[in-house]
Amino acid sequence: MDKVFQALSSAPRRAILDIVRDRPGSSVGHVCKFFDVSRIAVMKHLNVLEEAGLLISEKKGRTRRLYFNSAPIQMIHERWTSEYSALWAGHLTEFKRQVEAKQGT
Amino acid sequence: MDKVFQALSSAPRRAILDIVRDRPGSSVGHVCKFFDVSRIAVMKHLNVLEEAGLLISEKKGRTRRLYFNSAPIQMIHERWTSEYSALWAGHLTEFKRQVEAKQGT
DNA sequence: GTAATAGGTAACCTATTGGTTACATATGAA
DNA sequence: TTCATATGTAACCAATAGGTTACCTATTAC
Repeated sequence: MDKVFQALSSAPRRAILDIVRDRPGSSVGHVCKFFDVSRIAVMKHLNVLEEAGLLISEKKGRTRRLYFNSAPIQMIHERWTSEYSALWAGHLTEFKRQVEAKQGT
Repeated sequence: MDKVFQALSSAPRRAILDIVRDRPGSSVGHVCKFFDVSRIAVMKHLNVLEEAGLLISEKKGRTRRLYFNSAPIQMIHERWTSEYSALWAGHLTEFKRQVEAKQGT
């Protein structure tokens, strides 16, 4: 979960997600066209996104095809709307119970 | 938005949000009781959360009272369910249009 | 086979993050 | 007033992030 938030905390990386979602199977070079930084910098972003599970890549010949994977976002979204909408409503969370158990409050 | 994601990308910080939500008006010292790191380290986390707008603090006497602010999370949640659920559905995003305009595609 | 192309790896640099200790400030209590 | 308490600030340090250039590898095209 940390990795997903971390990956999403960068605007260029969120932009990459949009690019790839818009054109599934995008190559590294295609993504690079949208940024002014070096290809290596873009590749590092791609790796961060892939490590977070937000991108999936498939090597086809000499090109790498990129695909957006919504699973981690959906997972967070669900956790979001369960855990945090509970927060908004002021309900107890599992964490709170753990904390209370630890503290003996 | 970057700051909110960045703030949420750390498990201890997410835990702090739960602690403060659970006990609105928590002091810095109270939050510290749940962690093994130094008070200063905790305060740095608190500052990150406050800069992201996820915490609001009010100085009362010599103690700082902390409050959870759900607004940034709600904002992201909305953007989430609009922008990213659109992504899941395969719709165009504003970013895509910008990108196409820039590229002339 | 040779050259151009697409991508990957290594080494390096700077800024940021996340932690520390030491010290300073302000307020509540005795 | 004096002391303990709660928080804040400064200076420092190691690890990570995000960028660079230079070079390597693999595949397609001629």
